[in-house]
Amino acid sequence: MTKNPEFTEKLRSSGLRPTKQRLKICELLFNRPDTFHFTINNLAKKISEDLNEKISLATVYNTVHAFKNEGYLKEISINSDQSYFDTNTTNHHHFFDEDTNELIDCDSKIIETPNIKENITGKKINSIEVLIKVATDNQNQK
Amino acid sequence: MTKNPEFTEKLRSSGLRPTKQRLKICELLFNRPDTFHFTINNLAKKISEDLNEKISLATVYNTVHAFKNEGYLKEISINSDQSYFDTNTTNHHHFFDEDTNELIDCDSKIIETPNIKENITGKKINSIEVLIKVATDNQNQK
DNA sequence: GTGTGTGCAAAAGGTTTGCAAGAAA
DNA sequence: TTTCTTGCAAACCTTTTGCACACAC
Repeated sequence: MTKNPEFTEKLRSSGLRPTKQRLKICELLFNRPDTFHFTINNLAKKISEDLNEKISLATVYNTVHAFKNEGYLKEISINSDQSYFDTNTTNHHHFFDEDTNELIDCDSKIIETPNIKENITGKKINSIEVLIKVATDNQNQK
Repeated sequence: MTKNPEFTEKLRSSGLRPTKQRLKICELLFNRPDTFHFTINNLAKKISEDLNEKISLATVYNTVHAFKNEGYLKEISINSDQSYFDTNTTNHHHFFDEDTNELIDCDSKIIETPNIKENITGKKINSIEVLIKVATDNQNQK
């Protein structure tokens, strides 16, 4: 594993100490060309597989939430038992494959963020998310 | 509480025995002019408050899931620890008030279901949901 | 009577917390 | 040495399950 000084800086600038565990999680999450969608369990598994090493679940939760609070990760609303996170923090939408429980980024060419013609009085819009649930096309799908 | 024969029929036609508990939950959920949004806990609380009576949590879960499977309720995707249900089963979208954890129906005049220009190959779209998260307008909201 | 539904308590799964030991500053 | 972080286990909360008893038919 390459020691990436960029991540040390990134953490430091957020007031987070660049610990071994956080740096490893950074490598896994951000040192990749593509977007990464994951649940905490996915990530924990990936840590032990790819890194052949174990980081305590509590630390993984800690780190993911810290990253989310810093805006490095986006949490995705899925009707499920688990939280999903996305390394793509730009404004975009998702497909959710109900067969595989997989999240798939939706290109902005495929769907435009809908226009909200009227908001609730006194409130500010924090996010607009579109979730398209898909499944195999067997006639009797829910 | 009025004994509503409509609900007896509704249950029977779905192959569900019209038990006392199911009828009471029907009254609470469907015997009202407006849409009702709730979590299982909301509902359980409402049962003990409004009906001054207790239905076992397991039965509430059972019944709500049975109603959902019959298409009498819609489950809403919110990034949260709890499942939300909606007695409005038509195609519509929601505001979610992050201050109060409250779901609010979104009139179709306010937002149109976005157009999906391209779907995932081999998959069928089961639902398209737009969720607008709002909160009090204090500058530093998340 | 037969089969389904209910209620309780226990179990399960994801997430959070408390605290002692360890690492960073 | 002071403060933050980690790791473990226990706690927590929502949801599910197993099973005996009760109810609908």
